[in-house]
Amino acid sequence: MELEARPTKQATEVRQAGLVVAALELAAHSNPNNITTADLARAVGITQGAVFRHFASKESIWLAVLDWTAQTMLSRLHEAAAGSDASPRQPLDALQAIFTAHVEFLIAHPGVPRVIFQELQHAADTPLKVRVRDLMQQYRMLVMTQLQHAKAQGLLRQGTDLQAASALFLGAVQGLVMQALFSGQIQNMATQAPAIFEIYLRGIATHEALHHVAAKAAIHPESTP
Amino acid sequence: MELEARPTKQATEVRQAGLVVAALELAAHSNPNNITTADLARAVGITQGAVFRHFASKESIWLAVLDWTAQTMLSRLHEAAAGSDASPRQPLDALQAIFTAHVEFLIAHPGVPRVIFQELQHAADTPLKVRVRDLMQQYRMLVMTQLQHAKAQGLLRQGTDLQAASALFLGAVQGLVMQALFSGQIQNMATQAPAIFEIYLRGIATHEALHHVAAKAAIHPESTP
DNA sequence: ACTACAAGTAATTACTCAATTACTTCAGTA
DNA sequence: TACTGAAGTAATTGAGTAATTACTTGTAGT
Repeated sequence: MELEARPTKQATEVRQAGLVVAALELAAHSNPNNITTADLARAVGITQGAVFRHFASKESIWLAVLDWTAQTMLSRLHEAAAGSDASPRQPLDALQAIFTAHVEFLIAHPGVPRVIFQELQHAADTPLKVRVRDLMQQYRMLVMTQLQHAKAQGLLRQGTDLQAASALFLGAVQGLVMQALFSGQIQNMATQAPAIFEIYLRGIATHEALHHVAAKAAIHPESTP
Repeated sequence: MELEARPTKQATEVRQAGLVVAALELAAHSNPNNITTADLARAVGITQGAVFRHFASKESIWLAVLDWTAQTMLSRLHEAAAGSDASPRQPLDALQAIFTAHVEFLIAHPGVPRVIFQELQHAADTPLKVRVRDLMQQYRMLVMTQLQHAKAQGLLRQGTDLQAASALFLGAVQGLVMQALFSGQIQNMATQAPAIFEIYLRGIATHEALHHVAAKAAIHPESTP
């Protein structure tokens, strides 16, 4: 009869996962650069030295965080882009779904942009920065694919620069994140997102295509269990 | 006949200015967080301890950097928005001029976005973060003013959300900066900027107004003396 | 030329933090 | 039940770094 009084010892896999979660949670309300191994240890209930039973170095913890982020975020965005099997999305709707899913993900995991900004700061190609670049590269490709489909279907204005369009898509999210970082109110992103995406869409779509976009980009926050 | 063999001693004002410049230059190709007082000292040719003859603390150096940035950047953007006395700019042209001037400023001072990102990371309202927020607030107001003029003159589509429009304006620049941080090629911003601004403009302006926008947003890098 | 003082130096202080070490404890298995 | 190895602890190490101190040097002004 072991009434769950948080067992003192845990398997490495469990601790690794716990430390990754702790890192993201701490990053949600403090500068990732200032998060120490002692902070992480305290968050999961072990001593500082014990952290190194589960990760070879502090850097490898952040690598694990970025791997988790890339995997989780990209899979959600791909899902969003695809829609259901019954009703696959048209390209412009897919872009809207990606945008919405991205914002929802960031609201659910506010530490993510901080960690990513942190790594982008480095000039040298650290392993961490390489991961971030890979993540962004895949994100860009996802957006670019939808833009190409949209172009092929004549949904975009003649002469729309797809490179610029994908850069501005990313910038639209960035603009929201910046606002959130100022105000400290991450939820604000949800209310502003639809209007921003609407302007973006008007910037690339034909007059015609705009009428066929299914819905406004409403944000539905994930229920946090 | 003192052939200018860099004098050993300098007035505080000179050293302060030198340290500010050095900080921005070092920030251009390394994480501001990792810049030490010893680095700054070496850059201006004094010892680490001497730095504290001119600044009370390390933080006050970054405060001076942000003050310089706010002053320099905002004055250039206001100039850009106003145009010449002979030919004051129409609102949409002013927005384009602000956008272009901003990109040119960032190309000339690549350390600036790194420093700003650094401060935004902090959750607490440090004096440094307050400065950054003030800077962004003034920037936003400048853009918002132009948007309001544009709206008053009927240059914007009915129902355009001005809050969203200013957020996306900022995001458009952010998108460019992000790209630059990945690639390490700051100059790339110059080539991509016009296409991105064009999409933005299509997103907010009436069909009519688009025809009257004076010119494409070409970037002219400052000559570095 | 003398002096006062601002600017500079070299060394030290006080502190933080990642990583290591030597030792201990617990859980599963034979 | 004894054994083994993984997980945990507490203390220590060593590197890094902002700030201070005691002392020296250059320069502007009488």
